[in-house]
Amino acid sequence: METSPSPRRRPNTRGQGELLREDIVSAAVRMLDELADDEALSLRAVAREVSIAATSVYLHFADRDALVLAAMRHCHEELVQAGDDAEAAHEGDPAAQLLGRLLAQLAWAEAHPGLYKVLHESKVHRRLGMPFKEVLVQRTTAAIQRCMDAGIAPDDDATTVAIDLRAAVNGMLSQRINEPGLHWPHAAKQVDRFLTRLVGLPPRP
Amino acid sequence: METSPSPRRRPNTRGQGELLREDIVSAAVRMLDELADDEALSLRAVAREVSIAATSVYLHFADRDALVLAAMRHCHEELVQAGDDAEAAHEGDPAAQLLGRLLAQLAWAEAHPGLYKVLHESKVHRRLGMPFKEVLVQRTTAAIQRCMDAGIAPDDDATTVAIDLRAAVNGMLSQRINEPGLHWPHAAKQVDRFLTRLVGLPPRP
DNA sequence: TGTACATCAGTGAACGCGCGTTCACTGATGTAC
DNA sequence: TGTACATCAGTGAACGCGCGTTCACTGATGTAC
Repeated sequence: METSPSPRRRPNTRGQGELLREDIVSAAVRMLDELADDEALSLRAVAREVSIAATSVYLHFADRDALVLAAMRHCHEELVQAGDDAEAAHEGDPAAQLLGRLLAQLAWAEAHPGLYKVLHESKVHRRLGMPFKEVLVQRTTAAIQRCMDAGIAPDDDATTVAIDLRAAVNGMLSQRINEPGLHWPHAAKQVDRFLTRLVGLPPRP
Repeated sequence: METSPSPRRRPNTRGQGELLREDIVSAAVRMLDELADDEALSLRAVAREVSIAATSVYLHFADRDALVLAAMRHCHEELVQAGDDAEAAHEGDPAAQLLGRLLAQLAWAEAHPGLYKVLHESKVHRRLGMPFKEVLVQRTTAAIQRCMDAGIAPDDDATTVAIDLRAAVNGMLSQRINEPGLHWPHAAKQVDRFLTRLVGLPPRP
């Protein structure tokens, strides 16, 4: 860590106080990605990163937990958006949409392994709850349901299939992130196997 | 936390110094299960739990990391043993052995969710490495290979199938542990689906 | 147009805490002569 | 049998650190009259 002299950021002009909030959240997000652990994020370190007094964080967040939650909400929105964009690119092809959604999430997770860990493996769930994450589950279930409705996947309980698929995909990401030293099979192919075997999509060429 | 007056344990008799080591490890294991996070385990808290001076931990461990590793090694051995015992109970039936091994690990994880997290999701891997964990992977792969050799599962690359299966099972455990609030499908049935769909075992009645 | 006042966007010092680790030590038990 | 000494199993005080949070404050900018 550099022990920079911290050149003190100058106050925002009147009415622009909310800009600091965004800077704090994005610093927190950046640091959480490096730390890969919500409990390791210190409010004082975030303040240092933004070059403000530690107390200034309290202008926008009630406490450390509120800051962590704001950061997680931000990440979740990014992750949902990435999936939605991928789906939009394959309008009318439910199988490609489901695959696209998964690959988008996979790419996001590989780009932000630390954030993925905090989002899925941290104790934020138990301490604070993250009900907004529900959306991600719903989107995946809906994508699977569309495959079934289109007759591309065998009819089944989409919710259960979604849970199984998410378990497998989360598990594969978790392993890659937590034990980066080992060598893992090609990610896209592994996702293909899961789609074929767990959802019942036809094998891709 | 109780702020007990800590009645100070009296020294072991001569030659029995190693007994303290075991007490320290088992206290660490207990606390790690509750904390579900290796970084949250403090050497001083462990000492308090065992009713010794903090400095006495250094009689047996070079530093905090060495203690954490010893605790993890202990857990891993328990987990392997649970799997081996389950297999031994189904000699001659490779499918039952594989299923038994998975269910044993599942039971262990549900009994010790915090330890499971530290073992699979903590940064101990990256900070210290846990090469001994290799054994667990090998055992699962071997169990799958036996199913293929016996013609119960379609011939395939056992290593890849093992990785997929482990991803799915780890993922399902991870979800249950990290988001205990949600309701998950029946665990044994979910394992059955994974065995049928990912390994290719015949569906069980 | 001038001025008192309110508001906004922050700051700085201080609090009490628990942490890992180092250091020199203590007191009981065994052992050599 | 007595005694000096070595060893074992631990202890207690102290170090410097970073943490979350509270408190009273400051200085610039706008606004009412």
